[in-house]
Amino acid sequence: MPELPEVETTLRGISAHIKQQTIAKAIIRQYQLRWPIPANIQQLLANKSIAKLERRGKYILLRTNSGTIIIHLGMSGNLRILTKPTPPKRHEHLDLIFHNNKILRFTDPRRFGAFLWVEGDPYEHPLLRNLGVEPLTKEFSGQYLLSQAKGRTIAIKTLLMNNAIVTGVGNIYAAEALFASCIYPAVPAKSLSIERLDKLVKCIKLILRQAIKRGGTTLKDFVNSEGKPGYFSSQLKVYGRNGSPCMVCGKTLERMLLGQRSTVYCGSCQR
DNA sequence: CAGAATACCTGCGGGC
DNA sequence: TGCCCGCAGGTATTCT
Repeated sequence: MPELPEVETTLRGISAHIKQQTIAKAIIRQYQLRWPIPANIQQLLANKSIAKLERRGKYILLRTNSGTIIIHLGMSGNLRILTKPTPPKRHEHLDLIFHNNKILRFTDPRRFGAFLWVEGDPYEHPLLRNLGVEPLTKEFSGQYLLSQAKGRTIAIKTLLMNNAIVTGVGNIYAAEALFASCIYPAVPAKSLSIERLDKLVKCIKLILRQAIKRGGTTLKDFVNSEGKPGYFSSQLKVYGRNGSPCMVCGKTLERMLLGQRSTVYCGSCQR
């Protein structure tokens, strides 16, 4: 999916168009996403005003004064702003039409995404309650990772992709950060020293920030709020490059499966 | 409890 | 051209 940089790009893109704006109408063409969109969502959302937009991990929160829309882009989702009515194409499941005539359109071919409504504190929602730290905060440190890795034999890459530990790091950025920090992706989490975890954390933060700067990574589906792709793809050093030469040492990059996820790495640079 | 496997859904590229 | 297989940015749920 959209990982953290793509979600952040989306949030920044839609924010100016719908902040403080009031929903005139919600049109739902497909209710069956990861979880069903609430059947009465039209009534729930009519005349609600978006007070604040937030990101938590890979979730986007649209806060109104009486409840919050929780959006997840799943594996293939995107949110775009349309400035005039446009006939929906296949997989364009939902429109929020605002009084300023802007339209927020949710598209998601694989339907792994979510569009939910919650009253009360959204951070207490079951999907958000147990999320780990935000990777771009100082809470996310080598020391923190060390404490989470203690006693765990799980591969470091799988640990990084566990959203209960740190949110927003998915398959692309986990692979890239492990390459940048010269860590073998399958190494048991508990075996890494604080020095190596410090390095890993620095690399994760750097890569996520660079990816946000470039508007995220587009492999296939991801487009920003204007329908344009992200430009971080050209910076990828291992993801999707199995069989190609390592950009550092020239050795052929290899692939393995970790937690059922494809993982590309350099057997020479990453130990 | 940790860790592994499974499930959800559609689309695409490769092999035959 | 068409069918079948494997694979794809996520993650909750079920199993061992």
